[in-house]
Amino acid sequence: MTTMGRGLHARVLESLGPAITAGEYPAGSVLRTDELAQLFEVSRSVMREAVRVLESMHLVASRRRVGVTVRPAEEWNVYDPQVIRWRLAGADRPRQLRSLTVLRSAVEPVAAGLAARSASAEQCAALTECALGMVATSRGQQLEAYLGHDVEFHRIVLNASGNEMFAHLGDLVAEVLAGRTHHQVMFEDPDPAAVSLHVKVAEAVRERDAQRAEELTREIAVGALHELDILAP
Amino acid sequence: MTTMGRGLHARVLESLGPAITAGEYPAGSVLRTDELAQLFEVSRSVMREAVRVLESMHLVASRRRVGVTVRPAEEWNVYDPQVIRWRLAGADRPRQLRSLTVLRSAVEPVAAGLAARSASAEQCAALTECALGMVATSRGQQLEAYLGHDVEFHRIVLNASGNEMFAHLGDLVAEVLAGRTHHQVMFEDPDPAAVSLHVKVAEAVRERDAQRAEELTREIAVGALHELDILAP
DNA sequence: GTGACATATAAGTCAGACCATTGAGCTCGG
DNA sequence: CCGAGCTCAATGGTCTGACTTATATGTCAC
Repeated sequence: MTTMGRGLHARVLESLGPAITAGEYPAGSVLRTDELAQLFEVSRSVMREAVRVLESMHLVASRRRVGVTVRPAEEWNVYDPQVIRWRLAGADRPRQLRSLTVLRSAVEPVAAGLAARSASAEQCAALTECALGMVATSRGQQLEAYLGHDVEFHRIVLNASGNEMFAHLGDLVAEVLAGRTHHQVMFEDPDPAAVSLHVKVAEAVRERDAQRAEELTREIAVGALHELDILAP
Repeated sequence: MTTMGRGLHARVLESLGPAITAGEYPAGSVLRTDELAQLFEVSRSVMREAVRVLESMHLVASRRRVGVTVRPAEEWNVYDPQVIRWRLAGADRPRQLRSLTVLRSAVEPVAAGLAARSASAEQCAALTECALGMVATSRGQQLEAYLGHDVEFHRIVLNASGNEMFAHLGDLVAEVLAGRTHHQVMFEDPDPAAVSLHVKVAEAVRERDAQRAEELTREIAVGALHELDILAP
């Protein structure tokens, strides 16, 4: 895990980042570098480095004679993996999961279509293997194993799309799926229909049927939206 | 334009960032903080802050006894606005524009569908106004004015979707559209069909026809993909 | 009230010292 | 000859204190 023993500034960030994204310091709040340094018991240099990172995430803005002001949430770099992790760990986790799921529902079908065109033989094989793994673990309280295959499945699709921007959403999807398994109501085994859809997507990609891969993935996405009570587009 | 007189560390970043994203320092290259500080004629503290920011973008990794090593491009935070700007300014701008356009083609139709459900009256009005502005400036070498309306149109759609992740892609879309107008072959007036589609999208959103708004926007996206010779999904 | 000026404040910058980690090379016993 | 373990040097990490710069705010003359 990210124990973050690596560097004082990282430890400060692991405290300050979540505090800000959680709204503990409301937008417009003014922090002073010196006070923060004392609060976290680190030198000014270390605190400055931490503030610089927060600034690069657009979480705060540093101005002379004023201090370090917290920026409104609309300006945050919400695609920064670290920011996403902090927000998922915070209070508005449900809200965040909804946003990310909607994003998934838009991106993954298109990614699957592209994957059907440009996936390598290895990727096709890996995809099929994952789908089979999902089938094998879809019954009998093997939620963790199932989750592993599920995450890997979607990661392969995104990578196989050949689009860099899509590929980078792999971690994001992993977080969403993990969140659903761990925090959502998922005491029972996964929906058999969803499992079946994954198998069919793997088939479609293997057979280079872009149209079908896209539509099947869209069905998976619709299912995910419904799980969160989001109206399907 | 971006004079970036705000802080020495920012000026260093404006040199180092583009250099790294342009591949001037290949993946695995080892830089040393002290050398960089001398090279840029700044103190070690300033250089450290710059390196911290690059590290938070996953452009480099800093390790003791080794130095600051450049990470492979696959690990960069490609959604960071600053990284996107640096890459768009660099040599692989065409490649970057393709990636971003594919992302647009996935996201914007879904965003339009959501906008049709949840756009406010003001947003509907602004959207219609933008569409009319596009019509008015679609003939007679008014490319810049047309671009302005186009950018605003798509920004409103993304904002009106009510999804935070979509809304944050506004700047990205603006960059893509600007890139198309300025760097692409676009000597002639915009495609009348595209203009018409925008007007229809505004109509569909105003009439709360999510299905139609999504499909029309998908047509716009297909057009954008064709302009870059990308196979439509 | 309005503009010019003074002042206080907090970030920005720098230089130098010392600490901590760790990769690489060396020693030595097997 | 080889590997385990040690030494050592190189590099980032941290701290301190002094100085600089920008600027919000208050003050005063008009």
